[in-house]
Amino acid sequence: MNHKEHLSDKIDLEILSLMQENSRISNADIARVLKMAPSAVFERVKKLEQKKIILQYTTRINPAALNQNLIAFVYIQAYKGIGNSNTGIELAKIAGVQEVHQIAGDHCFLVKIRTSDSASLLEMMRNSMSKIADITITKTSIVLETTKEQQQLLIPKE
Amino acid sequence: MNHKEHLSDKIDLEILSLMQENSRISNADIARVLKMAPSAVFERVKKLEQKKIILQYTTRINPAALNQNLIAFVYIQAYKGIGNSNTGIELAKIAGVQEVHQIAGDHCFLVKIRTSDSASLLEMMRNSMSKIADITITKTSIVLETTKEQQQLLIPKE
DNA sequence: TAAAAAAAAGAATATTATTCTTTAAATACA
DNA sequence: TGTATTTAAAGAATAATATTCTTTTTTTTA
Repeated sequence: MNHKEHLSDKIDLEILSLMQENSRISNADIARVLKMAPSAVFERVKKLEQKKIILQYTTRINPAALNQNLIAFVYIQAYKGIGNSNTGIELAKIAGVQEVHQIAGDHCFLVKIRTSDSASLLEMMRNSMSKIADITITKTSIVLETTKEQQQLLIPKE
Repeated sequence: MNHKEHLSDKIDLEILSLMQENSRISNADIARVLKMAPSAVFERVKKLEQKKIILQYTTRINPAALNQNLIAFVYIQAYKGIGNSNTGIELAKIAGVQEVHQIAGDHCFLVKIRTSDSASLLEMMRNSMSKIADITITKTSIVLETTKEQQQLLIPKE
């Protein structure tokens, strides 16, 4: 039997929903919303952590405050076999690379990069990415404006 | 003078770094790491919130636990003028759309979608996206494997 | 250099987290 | 169907933290 990720019940989903919106909400406040004892909430949260349903509590920081206003998406073609996950791992190591996805179809990775400006992007492509063997950058899309950017999941009502 | 986003000093950066890794860290623990009083940490955190440098405290949830294993990137061409931001706003409203970026070059949006499976993706494209006037889906990339996916920013040491 | 402002420290209290014990509910199963 | 077993919740007690306020120190500025 799988001890890891069990489908959560309604109360767990409500807890996840509250915590996804505000991870610093107190157990006491969750308990008030759900009308149960704080100790019960505490135990459920611990279990969600143990089961790796909760992966991390994190803080969203304004990128402008840290001078990281440029987003780019880069398509990268890899000439190694499909089974080879090493290219993705190497790409993931590069500072500023936020996402690395292997894409269906054309042996491609899609990489999301966040950095300060186009000069810095160019430097990353020249210094870090070009060091990885057997890849070619096939297309680079620079973001002009971001309308929405979130990782939050849709949590079903029950 | 800009009251909103001031470049943070070294202590603020350390606080941001700790909180980005774990937003539930206590002020007391931050204070211990930085060797200062908890009340001072408390005040700095409040200021970072007020200045909108801290945008949100959130919880990363395992997508598998909520049956949301499929990621897709969709390129969408918009036939309206560049000044028109409405298309992006409409795309952002769709449930499951996590990111909407306007891309330099070809009047395009790049949209990141997270959903349960390809059937659900198809349904989104048919039911929600096709309702938006003046757009064409030019390319859809389905993700086979994600090596890295994070929004965390690189925080400079000082 | 003195005055003013900002940041930190320290102390006191309100609120929470956390642990442990008891009770209730759900489940298994003979 | 009833009983044993497990699981979840409640309740109570204490340890730890958040939060406020006052005082002190540091920094800024004029």
